[in-house]
Amino acid sequence: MSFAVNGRPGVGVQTRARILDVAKDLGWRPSASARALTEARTRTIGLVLSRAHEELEVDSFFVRFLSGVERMLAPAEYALLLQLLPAGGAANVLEAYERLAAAGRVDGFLITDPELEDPRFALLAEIGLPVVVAGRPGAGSPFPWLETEHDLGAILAVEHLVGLGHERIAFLGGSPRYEHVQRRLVRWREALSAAGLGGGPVVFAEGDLSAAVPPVLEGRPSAVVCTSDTLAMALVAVARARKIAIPSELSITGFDDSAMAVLSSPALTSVRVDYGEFGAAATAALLAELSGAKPGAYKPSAPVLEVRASTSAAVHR
Amino acid sequence: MSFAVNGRPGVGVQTRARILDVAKDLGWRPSASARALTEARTRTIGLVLSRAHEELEVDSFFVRFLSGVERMLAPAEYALLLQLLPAGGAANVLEAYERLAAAGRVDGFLITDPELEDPRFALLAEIGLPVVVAGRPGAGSPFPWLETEHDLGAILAVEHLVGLGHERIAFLGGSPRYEHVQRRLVRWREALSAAGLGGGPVVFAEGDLSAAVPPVLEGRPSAVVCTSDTLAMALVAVARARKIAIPSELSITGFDDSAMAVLSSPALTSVRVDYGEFGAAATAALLAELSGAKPGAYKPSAPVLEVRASTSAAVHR
DNA sequence: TCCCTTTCCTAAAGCGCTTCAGCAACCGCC
DNA sequence: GGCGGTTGCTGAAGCGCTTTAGGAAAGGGA
Repeated sequence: MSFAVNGRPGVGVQTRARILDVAKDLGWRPSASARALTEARTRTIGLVLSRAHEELEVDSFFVRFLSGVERMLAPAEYALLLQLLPAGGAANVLEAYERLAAAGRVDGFLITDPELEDPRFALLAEIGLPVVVAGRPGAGSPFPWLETEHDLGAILAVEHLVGLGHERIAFLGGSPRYEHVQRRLVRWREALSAAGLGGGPVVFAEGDLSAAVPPVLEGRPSAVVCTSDTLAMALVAVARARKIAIPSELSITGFDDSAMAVLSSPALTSVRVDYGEFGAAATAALLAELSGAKPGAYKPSAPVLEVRASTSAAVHR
Repeated sequence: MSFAVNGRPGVGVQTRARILDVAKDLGWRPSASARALTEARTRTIGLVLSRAHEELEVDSFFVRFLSGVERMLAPAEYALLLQLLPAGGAANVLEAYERLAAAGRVDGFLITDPELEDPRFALLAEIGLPVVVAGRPGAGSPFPWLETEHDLGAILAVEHLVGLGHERIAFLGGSPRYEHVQRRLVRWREALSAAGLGGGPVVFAEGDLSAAVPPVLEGRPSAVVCTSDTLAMALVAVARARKIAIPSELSITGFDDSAMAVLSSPALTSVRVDYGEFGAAATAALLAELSGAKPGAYKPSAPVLEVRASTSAAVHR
């Protein structure tokens, strides 16, 4: 019977058809629980997210990545077990992975936001379930990983600004602990050198943005590359308070091209990265891992700079 | 054995202790699959969301609700099966519920965004799994439901504006198909009457906001109550393009107090509704349903108006 | 002392599926 | 026609738990 349903060989063609017919007539559907028990796999993957909810809320990455994950999961008849945890509780996070794995609720994990010295790696290595890391893990990760080319977006932003005649281009990043912030910084620097420009002011802002953002204006840049739309909006607010006109006196680029970028006034020039595709690719890699197949290569599509009203030609003073 | 683990009577106190000890020593953890099979329940609840991802992205409801759900689920040892579907495919949505239920992957569903004439109700009633509706369902829902008092937020907004001396207060709502938009409209009207004011212009904006929002300015209101921060920001952009100063010439209130509200410049006065609490309550109700217990009453906390820079005293001309 | 009750624990069945062993039927070969 | 080899199907075991039935031990009353 299960041979017929699962399309295995050794069953006559018409016998199979007959069985499937009867099954359909009876409205029979295999029980996921029973299958999980015998097959020793649940067709479920786990995603444990531990971020402050305010952060998730403004983060276009989260929803877009998730939607990519789901897009990939659905046709494979896999389901997603999502666990959302308050930020900061590293112990809770580890326990969450541990519990899901010990109870055999998931077949594998998708990991996002890898950190340097991430304690999850050791735990998950011990657990032994397949894992795919979405993002570039620090040393000591035994798991396959993939990453977008988001950092190239920083180059796009700089080139765009250079093309507009800007010469003092600052960098406003989120927490320097984030690997992606560091990478964008590197690219920003590269692009400036390539244009024959020296590096402008570099500022990292976290926590209370109204206090952390203003320093970036110290060096009197004519343009600022921000690593998120959130930062860009905070900078717009600061500039406005100081009667600095945007974009005529100060050009600003955001990052992620979140919904806010369009809504903001002026609308933000921002880097769009296809995180949906990223989520789908990470999921595909995990599914491949689970089925023992070779994962197809992930060829991230290039980031795109959406040019809007927050950038314009530099006014040389 | 399972008697000991599940704390049932008929087991000696020390026998139980011994068993639990040994279990711990062996690192034994019950298999969720096996339990699911015998207990005929998975300790998993399903949440199927079908919204455009751009919409989810700006929607603070989504993440906050979800975090409330998780907060409730974790201590109960329940897990969340999340299915995110592209908007519009009503058939896909129904199929998703059907599949999760038929495979017995979930014990019950949480429904959000109920619509009038929602086809999910008929399907889920037939399926027979416990369901709790988060939001006020149209007629024909046989399921328990709960709702926040978000609509009182519209009253807060109007009262705030009236207190500032505004007399021509417009209403800018999202799609009129949304029940919550309609309710806020009713409250807006109530509050205006209570203040002895006639209703100002009412405009619903969906789709391309840059085209749909401007009409609200036709009636030359001195203040506009918006049903989302997204709309409020779109209105800010429109006003700015027309050189209408905010808040001196036009006061604007948002709704949801999303992360954008603070980031926007000017920062938006906005209604904060505790959607986390809402998600937790809905989940508690579903868990109660699942365990056959009486659900505790949900006493929604009152919405709060966060007053920021987008509203100020009316200038009478 | 014996029997009956209560208390505790052990053994076995069964949840709904997958899988493996085994058997019947059939083919073509010498 | 008899034989190994193949193909197609059936039956039973077992996944790891829960639950029920039933048995052993201990306690209490006559």
